[in-house]
Amino acid sequence: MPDNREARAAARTDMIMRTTLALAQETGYAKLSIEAVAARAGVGKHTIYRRWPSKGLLFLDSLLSLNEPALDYPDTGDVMADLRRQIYAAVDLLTGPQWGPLYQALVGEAQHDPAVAAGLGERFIRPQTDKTVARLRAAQEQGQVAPGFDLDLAMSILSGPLYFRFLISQEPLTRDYVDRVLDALFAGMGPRGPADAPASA
Amino acid sequence: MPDNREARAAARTDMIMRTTLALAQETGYAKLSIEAVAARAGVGKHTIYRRWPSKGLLFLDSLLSLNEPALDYPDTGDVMADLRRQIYAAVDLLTGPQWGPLYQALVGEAQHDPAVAAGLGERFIRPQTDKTVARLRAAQEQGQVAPGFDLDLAMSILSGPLYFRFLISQEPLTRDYVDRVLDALFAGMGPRGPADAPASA
Amino acid sequence: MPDNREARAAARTDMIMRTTLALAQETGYAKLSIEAVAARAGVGKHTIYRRWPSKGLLFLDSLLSLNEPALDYPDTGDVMADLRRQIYAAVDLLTGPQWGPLYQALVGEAQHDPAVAAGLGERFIRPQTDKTVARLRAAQEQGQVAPGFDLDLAMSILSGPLYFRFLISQEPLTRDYVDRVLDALFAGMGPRGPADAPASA
Amino acid sequence: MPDNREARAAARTDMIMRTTLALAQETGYAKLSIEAVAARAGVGKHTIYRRWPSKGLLFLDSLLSLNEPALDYPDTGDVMADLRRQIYAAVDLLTGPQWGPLYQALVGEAQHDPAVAAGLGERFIRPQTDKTVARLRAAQEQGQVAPGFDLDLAMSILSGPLYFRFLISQEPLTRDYVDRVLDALFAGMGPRGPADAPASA
DNA sequence: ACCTAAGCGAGACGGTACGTCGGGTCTTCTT
DNA sequence: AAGAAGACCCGACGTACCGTCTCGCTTAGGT
Repeated sequence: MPDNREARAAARTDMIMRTTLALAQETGYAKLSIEAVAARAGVGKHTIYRRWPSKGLLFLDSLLSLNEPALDYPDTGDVMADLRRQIYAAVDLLTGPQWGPLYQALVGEAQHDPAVAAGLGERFIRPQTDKTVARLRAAQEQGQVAPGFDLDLAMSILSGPLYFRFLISQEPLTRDYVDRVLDALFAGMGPRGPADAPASA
Repeated sequence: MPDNREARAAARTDMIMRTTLALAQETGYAKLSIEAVAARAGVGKHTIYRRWPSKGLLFLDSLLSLNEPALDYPDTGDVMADLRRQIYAAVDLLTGPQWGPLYQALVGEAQHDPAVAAGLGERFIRPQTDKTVARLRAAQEQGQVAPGFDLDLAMSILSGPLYFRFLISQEPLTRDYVDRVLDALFAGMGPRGPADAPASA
Repeated sequence: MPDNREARAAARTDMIMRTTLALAQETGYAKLSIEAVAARAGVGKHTIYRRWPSKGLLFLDSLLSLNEPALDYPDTGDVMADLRRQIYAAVDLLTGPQWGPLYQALVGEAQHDPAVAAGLGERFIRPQTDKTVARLRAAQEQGQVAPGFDLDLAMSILSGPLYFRFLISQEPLTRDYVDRVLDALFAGMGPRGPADAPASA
Repeated sequence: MPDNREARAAARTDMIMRTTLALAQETGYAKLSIEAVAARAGVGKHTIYRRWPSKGLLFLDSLLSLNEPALDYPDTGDVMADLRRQIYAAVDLLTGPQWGPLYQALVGEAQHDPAVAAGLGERFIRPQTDKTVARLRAAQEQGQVAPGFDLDLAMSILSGPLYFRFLISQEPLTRDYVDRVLDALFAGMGPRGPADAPASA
């Protein structure tokens, strides 16, 4: 069996990532140290450094290795419903005690470390936005979205407020909030907007 | 002169904060150390620890001590114009090489340290949002915003996409982008939106 | 009352010295700090530094301020008896839990700090040796000590072994040991010595 | 070569001890700091703390690593001569500018730190006294020392006065002084002592 | 069936910074 | 005028991790 060795290496890699997550959950990302991961995982420090160049990237990998949600988009024909369902899922994730704080820490680390920012963008943000944009495009082709509307912009307007709550104002992310963002985005804030403009909270 | 002492203390405090910013600009926040600040400022470490409990809060204070922008809202009667002008100013700030990276680091640190998050919220985010909401309220009373529209939500939808670009997608913040967000927010994305919906980039 | 002030100063001085001894007894001389003395005594650090230039000298003063023993020599006509009684007293002192460890620390400090060594010599060691030599001289004049015997040397030979036990070999100081030193000193170790040479322990 | 590592470790240990002695000689033991030793030796502080738990024990090891004297006892058949020769050597050592002050500091430190006291006793004092007692025992068996004379006591009476001069009265240690102590010890101070009692200085 | 090469645990190592302690000096206000 | 209070610069403490580096052990393929 030629890949016996590789299998062991993969098992070790996995063990390290799981330990990283466990420690991050216990003590918080800020106090996480490679030293501690190595000790807890029963692994030499070198073995970690051989795989990851920095704590940030180790953490990125560890967190993404869960690839929890497989936030895949349904296409039922109703954009609003599909988006809502999709964003609900995302919000549930960020709200949960497992992912939430860790993902917040990851985004925080990305602000300090360009490598983390790049990895996060390519491996998590970009795929998500791509999928969303694709779903929007389908909707646009079906006339559910104004023709010519910049879909990247739409994406930003959908995600931005959520991240704003998550990272900046630290208010709780609720499904109700999602609904209101969606409604507002489709209806617009202007005075000529339809009568079903979202009501004040 | 009784406040000779206090004057000296204030001068030292100031010196420390200025040194902090200088070092942060030179080496980046991540590599900033209290040790280095003390050495450069010609000050004992204790003198820093007496004033700030952590590097994060020292940095927060230092950055806010610039109170650079005094991002004050004009009220010319035209909401769109006023908001646009205001957000241009904010974007110029975040885009500039002085504030930009430091503010990014500060927001990053806030993700790791609740104390920084709280300080940042109370002393910077909250005042800004309050002013924006106030301006929106005036507009609403003048009929420029749909009656009953949740203004906090409006605020989120305005700021969110900017922060999303700034922190997450790391794309450049441009005035054009601001225009498009504003337009979209007022017009809505739905198919019944007015003909002047923003065109794709 | 002109010396009201001086009385207060003296009281403060006393308070400081008593606090010094108390702290030294609680934590040991090594961990004693002027900071702690000032705090406990309710006194400014300056007030201590105004009186003593160093921790060692403060401690020296504090310890000698007890001038516990007033180790005064009796003269009953019997040198051996007088010396024995006198040395018993000294041994009791060094053995006691009050003085013993503190005096040991003081002698230790004298090895590091010449000022302490000088003060200790002039104010404690010298007076003691002078008194002992005086008593020996009287004995010599009465024919109880060999004529021409160097009395300073005799003094050294009496004290030396005690200090050796106290400082170097750290064996317990007992009255029995004193007796044996005295006997040996008077009788000599040589083979022509009298039959009552001290027996092995 | 398997002990490459151990050899390097030993070399480092040696380097640290030599640096310690050099610094102690330059600045005195009191001002010696582990920080300075590490810096001068080009070594991390941890590397020192890994080897020694305290400055005192580092210094003890460093000083004993010289094991300068190899104060070995000759046995020419003449006790007095052998002792004299031996003690001369010890006195020369303590008098010398190399060992003298450092050894004094070591004994001083032993008064503050029981661990140093224990180490000093076991590794330096005890071996010396053992050798002296052994030599005295041989003399006693040959009739040069009064039968039954407590040899440990004899040892104390020989060493005590020297240490007394060295540590307490701080008078110079001379060979003449050694001679007088030896004579006195053998002859005794009593009035029946032989005519050759040591004359006053 | 040996042998070489790689991966690994363990952990020593030179560094940097941490947050704390105390030394000795200074200034201000209080008594 | 002396003192309580305590800020201040400084130097050192002992600790924690960093990222690099041997070292000896295991485990396979390759010969």
